Amino acid sequence: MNRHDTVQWPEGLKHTKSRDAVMALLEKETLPLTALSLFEKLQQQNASVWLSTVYRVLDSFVEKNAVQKSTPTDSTMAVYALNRHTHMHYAVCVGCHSMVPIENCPFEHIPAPLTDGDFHIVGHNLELYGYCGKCFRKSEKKEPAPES
Amino acid sequence: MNRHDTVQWPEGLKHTKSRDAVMALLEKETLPLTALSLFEKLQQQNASVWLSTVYRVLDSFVEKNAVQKSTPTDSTMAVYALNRHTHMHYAVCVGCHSMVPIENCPFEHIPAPLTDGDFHIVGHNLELYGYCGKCFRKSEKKEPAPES
DNA sequence: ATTACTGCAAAGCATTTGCAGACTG
DNA sequence: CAGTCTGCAAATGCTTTGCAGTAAT
Repeated sequence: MNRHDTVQWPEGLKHTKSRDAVMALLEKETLPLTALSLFEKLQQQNASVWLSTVYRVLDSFVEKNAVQKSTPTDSTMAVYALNRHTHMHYAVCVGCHSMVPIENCPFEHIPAPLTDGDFHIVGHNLELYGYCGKCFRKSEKKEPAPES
Repeated sequence: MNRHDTVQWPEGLKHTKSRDAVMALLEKETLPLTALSLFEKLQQQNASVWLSTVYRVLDSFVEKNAVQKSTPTDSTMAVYALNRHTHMHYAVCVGCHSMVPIENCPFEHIPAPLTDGDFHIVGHNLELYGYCGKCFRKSEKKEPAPES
């Protein structure tokens, strides 16, 4: 196992400077990142990787199911997170737009069914939304939180 | 209750031609629609509503939690569906991008917890993805489906 | 009458694409 | 060396915004 091998390098993808760098960043992060923030992190470490390349790299990972792409409800920017093959979800604060990892996911121990009717379910994306502690205390004074 | 009242017209929003028309379309549909497709449907029925207005109308509904906005993983276009306050989810086919309502949601009877740590959960967006029957049979011949 | 909403045009911005050169296996 | 990937530039297209006129309460 040479230095390039990661826990689960997507099969069939060549190692390149850009892909290795993006993968390394994703492995370090626990929260989903936008393509832009990945790009900025790369610049900070003086890796010359173009933004369009970041997108292409991420797309290739998504295609291999090594990365999960999702778009928070209140945003127009997609976020990407390493598919850790463990149950892990995030909640988005509708107040300050921060993302918070959810510890006790209510769905944790319920496996998705393999099929539903004629549809073969491969995976799921769950986005929880609500208020982080700070914003909740702020919003209590103005209006009641909407229902689910 | 006059003819304008719908089952749950978002409180505080005025009735207008555009809003009524968009709401009527959303009530008819069981699948989420893009702003563009709503716009096209409006044109077909000779309602002169601008695309930017459709966006504004949808945003106002989302803000009132009358409509749920989400962005399918494999798309860059947001889709909008009436928040029916019943448990209803959709699956996206990664093959042909079609959306299919899921009958037997594994999460159906599990209520989301009200809080998780210091985060106050208000609702959730679940996107299931996989293969519709047609695409599944097609993909079986090429490569094994990726794991969740 | 006052305030909120919409037509319309134009800008904004995340993402994609094309092509020639560079690099990986 | 063949095929894939990336630098770079430019386009694409979804979505937002500004403003003045219009409509709702």
